[in-house]
Amino acid sequence: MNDERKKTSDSSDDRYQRVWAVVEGIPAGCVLNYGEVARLAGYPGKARMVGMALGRAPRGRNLPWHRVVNAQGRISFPEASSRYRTQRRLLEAEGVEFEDGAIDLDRFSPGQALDRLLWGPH
DNA sequence: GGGCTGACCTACT
DNA sequence: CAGTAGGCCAGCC
Repeated sequence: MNDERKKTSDSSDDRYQRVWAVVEGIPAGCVLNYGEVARLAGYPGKARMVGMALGRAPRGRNLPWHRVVNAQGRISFPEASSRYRTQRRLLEAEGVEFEDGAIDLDRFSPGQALDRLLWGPH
C-alpha cells in the first residue's frame, strides 16, 4: 500500500507550494502566525517548516511573506536587522498596528477582518 | 551517518 | 509575567 502513496507522497517542494498557497491567501492588513499557516496548509505542529518555506520562496511569486509573524505577534527578526524594518514597514503600510513592538493577533486575524469591514474599526 | 541550527509552538513551572 | 522543556522537521556541515 505504500507504493500507491509513492506518487502522492509529499516532496519538500510540494510542501512549500502548499505553504505558499496559504500565505498568498492572507488578505492585506491581516497577519497569521507560523503555527496557523502550518495548520491551514495541512501540517499541524510543523511551524518551523513554514519559516523555511518562506525563506526559500522564489521572488517572482510576489509572496506576502510579511503577513506571517510568530505566536507572540512579534516579527521573528532582530529589531536591528533590515529585514525587521522591511517587514514592519510593509505591515504598517497595510494598516497593521504595533503596540510595544507586538501585533494584537486577535484584532488583525483574517477572521476579524470581515468584522472590521462590517462594523468599522472599533 | 550524526549533530547543530533555525523567519516556531505549546504547556508547564 | 518570564523562563524552561519537549516536540517538530528541513538544511547544512
